[in-house]
Order: sequence, then C-alpha cells, then structure tokens
Amino acid sequence: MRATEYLIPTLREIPAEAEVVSHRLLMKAGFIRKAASGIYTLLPLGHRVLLKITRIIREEMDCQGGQEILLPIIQPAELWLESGRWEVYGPELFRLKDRHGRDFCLGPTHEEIITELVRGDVRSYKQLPQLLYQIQNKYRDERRPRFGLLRGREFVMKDLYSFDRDEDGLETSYQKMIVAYNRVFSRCGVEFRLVEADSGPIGGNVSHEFMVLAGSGEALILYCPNGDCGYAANVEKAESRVVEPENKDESRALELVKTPDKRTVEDVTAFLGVGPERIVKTLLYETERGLYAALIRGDRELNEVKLQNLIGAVHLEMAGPETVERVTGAPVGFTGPVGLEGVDLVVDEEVAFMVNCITGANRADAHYQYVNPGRDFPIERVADVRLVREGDPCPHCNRPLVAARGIEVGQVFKLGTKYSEAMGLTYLDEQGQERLVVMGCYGIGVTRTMAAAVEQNHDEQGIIWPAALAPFTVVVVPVNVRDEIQAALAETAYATLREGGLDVLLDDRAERPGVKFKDADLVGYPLRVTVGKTAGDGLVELRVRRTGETRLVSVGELVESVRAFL
RNA sequence: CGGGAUGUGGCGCAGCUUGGUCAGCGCGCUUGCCUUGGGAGCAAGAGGCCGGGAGUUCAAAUCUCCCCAUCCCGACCA
Repeated sequence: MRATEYLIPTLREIPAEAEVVSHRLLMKAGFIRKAASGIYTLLPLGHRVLLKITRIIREEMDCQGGQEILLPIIQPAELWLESGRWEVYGPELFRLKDRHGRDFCLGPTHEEIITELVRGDVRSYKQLPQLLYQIQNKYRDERRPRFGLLRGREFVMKDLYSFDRDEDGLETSYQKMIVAYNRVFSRCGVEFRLVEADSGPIGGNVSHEFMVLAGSGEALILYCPNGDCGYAANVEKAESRVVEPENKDESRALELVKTPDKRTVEDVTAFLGVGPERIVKTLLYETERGLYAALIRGDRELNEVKLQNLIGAVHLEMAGPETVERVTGAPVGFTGPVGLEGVDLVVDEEVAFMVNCITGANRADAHYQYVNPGRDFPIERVADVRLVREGDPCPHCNRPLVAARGIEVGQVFKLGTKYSEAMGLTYLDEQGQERLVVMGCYGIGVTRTMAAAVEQNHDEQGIIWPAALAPFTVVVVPVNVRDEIQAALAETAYATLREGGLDVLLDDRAERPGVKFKDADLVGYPLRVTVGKTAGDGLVELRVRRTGETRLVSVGELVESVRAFL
C-alpha cells in the first residue's frame, strides 16, 4: 500500500479521554476511533491487525480439528430463558424487542445458540466429538466500560465449543485447546501465563485463563516462583496452604469484654492490644438461598467468589445494617458466631485452627475473647473462603506465592453437562441409550489481545508491534520524494518487498522526513527502510523499530534481510 | 449502582466567577512560496446550532432548572 492512498490518521495530540497506554496509542496512531462508550471503529490499520490475529487463531483452531461457523448475534429470548441465563446475566445483557414486541438479546457469548444448533443436528455418538467455533462481535453492557479495547461493550471474540460423548472426550478436547491457545499467544508475540480460574457465570467446574502480563491488567494473579511447581491462579480462584499453629495455647474460658464503639478490626485490635490475626470477622451475606455468616481471620479478606461457589448462590450481597441488627441483635461491628442463630455458618479453614480468639458478642459495645471454634460455635462447614495474597504459601509446594497483574485474553471452561442438561442436548450411544453431551467452551478476546499486545510492546515514541501482528511488517520511507533518485529507489524497494511476499507500506507522502519518521515509530512497523543519502549507491538503511539498530543494505538483499529479522 | 469532573471548529484548550466588539488560541486542514535524515518557515484561507431543551433578561458560551453524553474514582470486611 501507499500512504497517499491509505487512511492512517495519526494525531499529534491525544484525545483527553484516553487513559491507558494501549488506548492512547491506538487512537494516536490511527488504529481505532470511538463511536460510543466502549464501542470502537477499527480503521484500516486496526483492521489489518485484527486480521493478523484472527488468521493465527483460525490456523490453530483448524489444526485441532475446529470447524468455523457463523452464529446469529441477535438471539431469541426463549433460548436464554431455557438455560436460565435470561435472569442470571442481569443488566449486562443487551436486550431488545422486535416490532412485534418479542424479546431478543445481543449475544454476549453463544452457548445457548450453539447448543440449540447441535441438539437439532447431532443425534448419534458417531457424530461426536464436534469442535465448532466462531469469530464474531459479542456484546456485554458492562457496568463500566473502560481502557479502550481492553474492556468494551462490543468486542471481537473467538469462541470454540466442544461436544463430546463423555468426560474423557472433554478432557481430550480441553487439552487440545490448551495446546492451541499456547500456540496462538506465542505466535502473537505476547508474554503470557496460564492460570487456574473461576468459571463465573459461564458455568462448569474446571477453567483456566490465559493472562498477558501487564501492569495495567485488571486481573490479579498469584503464582509460585518455583518453576518445577508451576502453580498459578487468578486471585478469584487462588488457594494457599493452611498453616496450623505449632504450639497452641491452652484454651481458656469464654469471657465477655466491653468494647465501647470498637467496630472494626482495627479499632478492636488497638483497644485490646492484640494482633488482627487473633480476631475472627463474621461477615453476614444475603443470598437467594438464605442468610450466611462467613468467618474469616481478622487480618484476612473474604473471597466472595469462593463463598458464592460454595453456597451455590446466584446473588450474593453483604447484608445491610438493618438485617445485621435484626439477625444479631446488635449494630454492625459486633457480629460474632457465638450463639448466632438463623444463619448458616461458613468457617474458613484458618479460623478452624484458631484458639482463644476474639469475636463480636452480638450485643452492642461488646466482644468475646477466648472464643474457641468447635466449643463455642459449630464448625460443621469448614471451607476455603479467604482471599489469597502475595507471600501466602503455595498450596502445592509451600513456597511464598508471588502476585502479578494480567490481562485476561483467553479462558477455557469445562462446561460439563450444564447446558446440555438445561436444554436437552443428548445423543444415543452404542447401546441405544440416550446420554447427555459433555461440553466445553474456549474463548479468546481478539480485540483485547490487540490492546494487550500494545500494553506490552511500546515505548515513548509509540507502538512496537510483534512482527506477527504488525499491520505492515516494513515501511519504506523516501527521505525526499522530490529527489528522483530516492523516489525511484524507494519504488524499487517497495516493489521488491511486495514481490517477496511481505506486507509493506510505502510512505510516499511529500512530508518532511521528521514527520514520516515520527509516524513510523508511532504506528510501530517492526522495520523501516529509509531511502536517503545513500540512494545513489543503491543502498538503503534498514532500521529495527524495537532496538533502533540500523544497517545499510542493497535493495537486492533487502527481502533476505527483512526475512532474517522475522 | 454511588461519588466526582467535563462537554466551546478534526484534536488539545482559554473565555464562564464580574451577562453586552469573545466566539478566541495552539495543533491539524486547504492554497502558494520555500524547505527535505527526526513532528521546519513565510503568506493567504476554510471550518464552530459554544452537548440538547426550557427559563431569567433589553441582551446568555457566561445565570437557573431539566435532560443527554463522556471520563475518572468507588462498590460496602462487621
């Protein structure tokens, strides 16, 4: 392509709304424009990057036996009512009505519609397994779209769905996808990590996420620094080993202590002169399945995702002050498990080991001390409901876990029979027995991957595209297009590179060289061919964007030199 | 959903407190001259329902009310 015939609207100033690096640079370098909050247009450069990514994805999906299909984006409400997600998805689901008043939604993900498809056309074990995928726009009315392409309301996603006869088949499909994803992200040139994940509203019980490591990432991950161990998990899922105290104190008799207006862990520890690890926090939660009290050590935070999964609740919310008073008979700040009735107690593993701890007394301005689990309150339901933090011992090898931020670019789920059961997706096995199809789903955020690549690959001057994703691999810049020798040699270089099968842009604009160099650095072409002073000798300068390294080469050896870099 | 802020040519902003030659600046854009190895210079231009609506007033970008949009922070740890 020629720059004079191509839309590359770079900006000198950045729109004020852009905050994160990828958003700023993609706007400034002319890859994207905003249409509405969380909704973007991809300009020619952005679209080329998208095509590069989707091509890699297609190759790897097809390599594993994936078959590409196109699914409707507008989906009838009935399917979502059938799976139960019309309610569960809540306000994040874009809903609309047709002229007859019938309900539809814009697909945020496609389990329903594909389950519907397969149940209509797959009847026999002979037709399984199937791996079907689509690369399409998806819609989620995020409560807060932000960070440009990283969290939009409309985005491009690849989703593959696997349909197997049994769990073994699912395991095979799952492993195939993990292999494929590792290849996809490696080829995209991003630094990533595979972590254990919570499956969230999609459902299922086993899930992993692919995280691009970046400080701007919204996800917090914890991983074991021991390479042989390799444990890594999203904080929502992360576990840590419970350390049982070695020499426990003798348990003492329960004692009420006055704690006037001491409501928080901080207040109570300061007042009683003890550490927060001596306190047990009692957190009251309301769910559609009733009230729950979660007990967690005073220096810990509760992991609501774990609690929600444990209870099996769809809605989980901390109880308001009125509920707390009604249930405990005391204002907020004095809740404790001793004598607490009408709620189910969930005791964190760490709490179960505690001796002589401090809890609220369920009366105003009072706490109990020397509370002992099992003796003073029941420990029937002991579970891991705490939020793991950096430094906690690895659940596998006991070393202190390390924390890092990541951008979730892919997630794989073993759905099991959640959707096939809800929607009646069955097949007949060899014995003529009707059985449920076992499903998995595997997503890649394509537009998000584009942004994540920029988050990880940029400098003060602009983007530095990994070669596999770059909109053009190389840009040819004649320093002075009015110089006939330079212009002619630039044309030759351009033609040579194109014939060599490379993606090349000729910056034939009559701009001063500084402008073209700045733009080239901003857009982030991995290589630049400068045609200038040495044009008379048939030599051009090849410059590597990432390192700034340059060398003179003849046009004849240009293709070879560029190839060598890739 | 709660809180905060902002909306003035394509982009970045000033003007608003103290209504009245305030519709202005920088960048970008167009044309011409000139220049050509890191966002040059000179000259002449084009371009704005001041987010929308309703009020107050002789007079509103400026004051009042409502609405819309956008961005940021937060979302309860007993």
